Amino acid sequence: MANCAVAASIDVVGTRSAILVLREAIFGTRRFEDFVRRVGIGEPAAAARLKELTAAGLLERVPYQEPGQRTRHEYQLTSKGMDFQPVVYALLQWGSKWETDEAGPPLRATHRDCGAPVGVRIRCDDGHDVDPDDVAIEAGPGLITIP
Amino acid sequence: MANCAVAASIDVVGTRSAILVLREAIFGTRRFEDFVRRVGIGEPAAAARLKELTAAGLLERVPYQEPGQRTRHEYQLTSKGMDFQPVVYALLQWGSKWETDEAGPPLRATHRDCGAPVGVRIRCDDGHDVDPDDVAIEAGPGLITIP
DNA sequence: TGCCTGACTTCTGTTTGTCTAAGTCAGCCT
DNA sequence: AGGCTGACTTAGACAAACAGAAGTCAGGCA
Repeated sequence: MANCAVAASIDVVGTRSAILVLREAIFGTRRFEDFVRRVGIGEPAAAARLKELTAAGLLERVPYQEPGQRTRHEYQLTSKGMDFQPVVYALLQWGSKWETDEAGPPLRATHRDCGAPVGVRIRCDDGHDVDPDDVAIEAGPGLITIP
Repeated sequence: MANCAVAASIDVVGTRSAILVLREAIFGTRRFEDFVRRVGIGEPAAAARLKELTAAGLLERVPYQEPGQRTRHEYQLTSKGMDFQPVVYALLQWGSKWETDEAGPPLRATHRDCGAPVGVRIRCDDGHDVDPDDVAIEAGPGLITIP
């Protein structure tokens, strides 16, 4: 098996509902029933996904209390979870371009300062914008050789 | 169901093996048995995924012939498939940061011109680099209202 | 003509993901 | 003390994803 960081990522967010839950968390959802309703999955699936993502360190279950209410728990993104944002915006960008129906995208992510839609760009560590054709794939230190 | 371009994307590449097959295609794999071997899945799964991705327009099945060999078919990325590269590089970036074991990443994507590792950055259409915290989510024209 | 090989397809069985429906449980409020 | 509500958990059924092994098929070649 030609393993790779991509596969490692998929082990964490490998199901449709996991990515959707994470998307909602990034979009600001915090409470259990909101995840259920907005992701459009059943309660058992939501509970399982939230538990897994919490165990994997992308979400954190923190207590909170609204005045006059009993204490509850909400799910907050950790920095590990926040680092997943480029993946979600990349999916959003691709889906908006290729899979949107006539009505246009239901949700839009925009830059708070200027209002322009956000997406992602491929960029190297030296700061150059990189064209997809100019990416070279090479063996890294942890390569498991492919026979 | 709070649908969204993210969900539309996931409908196309919703399974673990679909993303892995697409990753391999982006990394340069073309032939059936190479997909099977490098993705590390069984032949039936590979065949199903290649067929689905071809039907969805991310891959194209084109005939080719090596000298002295009979005609075969290989799978080439279409422009729709190439546009998926940011998603794969975003997963690669996240996995390299958070899920890599002691050996380091097995594969590295680098900028051909300067050799630096590539990743993705969130960027708005006006060209600003956008901090994840500065992204605003708003309703777009196609929003299905959430009760 | 028949062999050979890469590219699938078919079959069978297991695991995983998901649903609906029906509990359970904690703790503030009356 | 008992009700209510949001947050789960449990149970049972079903569909999809996937593996492994074996079979099919096309077409260049000897």
